[in-house]
Amino acid sequence: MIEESQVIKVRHEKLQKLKEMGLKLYPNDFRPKDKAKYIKDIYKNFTQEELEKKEYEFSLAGRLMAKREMGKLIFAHIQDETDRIQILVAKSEISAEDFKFFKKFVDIGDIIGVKGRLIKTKTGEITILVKDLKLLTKALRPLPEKYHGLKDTELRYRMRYVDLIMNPEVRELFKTRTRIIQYIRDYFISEGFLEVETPMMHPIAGGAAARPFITYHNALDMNLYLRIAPELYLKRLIVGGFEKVFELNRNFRNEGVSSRHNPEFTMLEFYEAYATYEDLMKRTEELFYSLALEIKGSAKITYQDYEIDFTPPWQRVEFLKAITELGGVPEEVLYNKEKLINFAKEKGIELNLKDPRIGKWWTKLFEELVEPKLIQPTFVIKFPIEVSPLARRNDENPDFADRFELYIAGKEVANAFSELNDPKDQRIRFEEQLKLREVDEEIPPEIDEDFIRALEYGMPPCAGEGIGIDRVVMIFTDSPSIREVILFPHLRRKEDL
RNA sequence: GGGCCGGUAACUCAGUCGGUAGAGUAUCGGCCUUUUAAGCCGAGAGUCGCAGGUUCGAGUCCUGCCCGGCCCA
Repeated sequence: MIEESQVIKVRHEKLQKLKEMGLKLYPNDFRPKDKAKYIKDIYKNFTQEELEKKEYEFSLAGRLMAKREMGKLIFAHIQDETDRIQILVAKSEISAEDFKFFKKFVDIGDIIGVKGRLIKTKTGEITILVKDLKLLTKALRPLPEKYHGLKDTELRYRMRYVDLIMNPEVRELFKTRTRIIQYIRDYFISEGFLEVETPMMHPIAGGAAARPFITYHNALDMNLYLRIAPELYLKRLIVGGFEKVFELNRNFRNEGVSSRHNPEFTMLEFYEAYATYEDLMKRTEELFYSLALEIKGSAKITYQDYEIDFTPPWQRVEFLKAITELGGVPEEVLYNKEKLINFAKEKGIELNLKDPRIGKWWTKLFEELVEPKLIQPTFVIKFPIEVSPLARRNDENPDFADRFELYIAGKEVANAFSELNDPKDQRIRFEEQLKLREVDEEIPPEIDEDFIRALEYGMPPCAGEGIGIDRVVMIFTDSPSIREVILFPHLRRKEDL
């Protein structure tokens, strides 16, 4: 559909005119040899005289971002992946036809290729003096305003391509995201972990407490669930004899969207045989510390209003102590259900009273009262066993799990535990859980019998951890919202954009 | 789910007490050989998120809905 907008109509008319003139409209035979950033880096200190001696013909392709006509001179800026560089189209330097073509038919937003030598302008800007130019792709829609760019958050997310064209800091952020992910991947590979891919579609959505997305497989005539966690498959691999594995990919949870949640998010899970959650704390400290040095050049980074220091060792606090000492919940309240209910009510915290697990109530209080206070990297340890169905019991106190969660800047970033490898205990835990399905719809509706069978073949003692990659990227790019670190965050559909 | 804020030209935004819908950018025509948010002269461009209501008259007031943002749960 051709849009009503006058500006867009003009572009379509130009394209039609070019077609009638016999121009090949979308050529793909221009091979740029140079990049804007490298040209500027290398030649910025050259004088005009030095540049004149250089006979090399530069060639560069990119998007026209600005155009300033000055009679027989037209200054413009081209943006490629690396940077923007000024070009000068001068009537004295190219054919009259090409000059007129550039003036009349090449618009801001078009992709062009140029060839020419370098000059330095009066103001000292490195500039390509164009000898040869070619329209590579005509843009049929105008770019946003050149000074303010694209600011509307909704439009930025819905049309990320325009956001990326207009806002270099957004391009930089997503490059940083990729560097973070590559660094983490390299770290695990160099530590001897095997990167694996396990199913995204599960017959039973297990490994976490969350509502899954449901999909349907026609040929098998069965429902499948988009995975909420790869955990149970990765442990099968530990059973199978791989001793160090990791998977770095998407999970899907059917929950609302917010500045902290996107229904699909990137998760790292890794499992290590013959290791404990204590070992994983050390590994996590090492990973984040070196990541901070790699990405930010310092162990200390700024996130919003906080300075966060990744220098190990990090503080450790027991789950219940955190609730009493940091959350301000009196100890006598903690173990008395009636007092607990009243306390929560006073604080305006809603407990699921149908759920008999006091550990669930504690978790709620923890989320409300403690989480926001955990700014510096903090390991919360000793979680109640009833909210840790896949974790190993502590040898001294079997009501608690050998588990930690990592909090940074008030956000849960990682969750790890020594893995439960006793198949009988695992079955009991699943069965206990299943009884509570009526009061907690996030509990998987079915026991994963194949997983238990796998454990019955014997899983070596091991520990595993999940790290929320989007949250890590938020922290390292100082982003207040998860949508800023996801290229195409989910929004409600809108037809009339 | 609740509260607050926003949605006006392709983009960024004004729009007073309810009285003919504005600016800059972009576009179109013209001038200009060192501009860089270029400048100057001129022109065109609107489902004021959607649907109702109040009113002689609604971008503006009221109600409902849609989309987004922030905060809370």
